[in-house]
Amino acid sequence: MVELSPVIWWVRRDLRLSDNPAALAACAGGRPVIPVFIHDDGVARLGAAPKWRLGLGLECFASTLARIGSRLVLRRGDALEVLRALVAQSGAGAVVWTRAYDPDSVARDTRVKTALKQDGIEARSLAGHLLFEPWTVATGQGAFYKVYTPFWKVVRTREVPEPCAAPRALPAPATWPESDMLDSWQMGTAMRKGAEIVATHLRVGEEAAQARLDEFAASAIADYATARDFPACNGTSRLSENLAYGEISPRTCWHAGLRAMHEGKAGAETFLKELAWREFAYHLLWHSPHIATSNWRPEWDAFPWNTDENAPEVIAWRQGRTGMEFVDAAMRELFVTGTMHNRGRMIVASYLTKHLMTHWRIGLDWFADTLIDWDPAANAMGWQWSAGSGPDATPYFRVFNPVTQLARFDPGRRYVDTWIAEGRRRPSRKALSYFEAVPPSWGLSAQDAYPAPVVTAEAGRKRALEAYQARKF
DNA sequence: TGCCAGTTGTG
DNA sequence: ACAACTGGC
Repeated sequence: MVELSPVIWWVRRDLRLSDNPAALAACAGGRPVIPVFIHDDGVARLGAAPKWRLGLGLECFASTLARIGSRLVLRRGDALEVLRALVAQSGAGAVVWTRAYDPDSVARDTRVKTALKQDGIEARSLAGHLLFEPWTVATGQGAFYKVYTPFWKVVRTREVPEPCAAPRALPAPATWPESDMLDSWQMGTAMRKGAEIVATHLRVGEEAAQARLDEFAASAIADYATARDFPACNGTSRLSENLAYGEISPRTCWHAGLRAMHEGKAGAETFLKELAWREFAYHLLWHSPHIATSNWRPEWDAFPWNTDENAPEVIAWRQGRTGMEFVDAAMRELFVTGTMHNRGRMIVASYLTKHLMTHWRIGLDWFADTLIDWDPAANAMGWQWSAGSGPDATPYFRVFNPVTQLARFDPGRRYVDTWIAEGRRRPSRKALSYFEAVPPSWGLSAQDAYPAPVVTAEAGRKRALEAYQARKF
């Protein structure tokens, strides 16, 4: 009997077996499959929270693979070098992976594919991270969409393929290649003390993600359209964490949303619209990769942004000590849980880029360091949307007032009371946990007085609008 | 997925 | 006195 040459499944942000075309392709011919995750520069550059969360996802996915008789091989180094070494060692004839769309990954993957093909190895990338490949959605003129609403109109009626089944088993190779120990990668070191606290808020892995989707589609989705705006309500799906690492596929979420819509659940269409926002973010990132690094509208280069990331008011913003309760509550929620309610994301972004006139890149960097659901496309689009420098962005003069937003979206003050300890007779557990999570070097104590506003709602608005009127474009 | 000041209409 | 509307940022 001839030993079939193995297939390498290069696992990246697709830590799932269900609806994973790359996994299916890997085992389609009945050949042995070697799943490998590579710790390369891209992983090394991840922020503290996403790197730590990725480590937990890998640990979970390795045990999922073990349950079906497979393994997750861990290797460190340049992706191409690692894959070439694995090919030589295992005699593999093919490498498959799920496509990524951020510019760094695209450059790496293109280089890898070209080189492997030159080596005579079959190299295939497959769709799986998105509903539609970004180059398949185009306007009548053949251009890419720069405005969300027409994008949504075209996407809502498109056929999304049904999710594909998980492979029952991945045939194991005769001998397994060596693997690093996950612990040796120290994915959590940058998280320091906050990690234990953040961990209580997570749901890691494919099974947890599916359970979360089922639970959401069974109940909360009905009120999603209104409840999602109130940070004190558990009105959101909280699936971003799982979507970010591919623990669930967007197609699985889409079809759950469609089914809920056909069952007459009112909020289901809004949920589909949010999935389309994720899709739109990737559409923009693919067609204009510079959205992640520089103003999408170059005229904003002339705006007098504060670019000092260590300015006192910027430090106050990061530490949740601006003196604006809604902003501080949201920034503390971020630091303690690794996530932030969407309403909070809009408010803290508006406050940073408008009241504090600080460059959105500083906010983008902090989110990239602290969000466990960090996503290159959503983060870039979200910040440029908030700052007013992006395509289809909110105009710069549209300034959120953090005080009136609080009255409107947290009228019972449950959210701010959950996250702010100072001045409360009986601070909540979560509010106190913030002081345990922050580095001692910040020198914060729950006994401190709540800070006075670094910039008030009125003064910040006035200053931002004056700068906007005086702009040179 | 805004805010605010100014105006108009109602009692 | 105040809701409802409007235009400009």
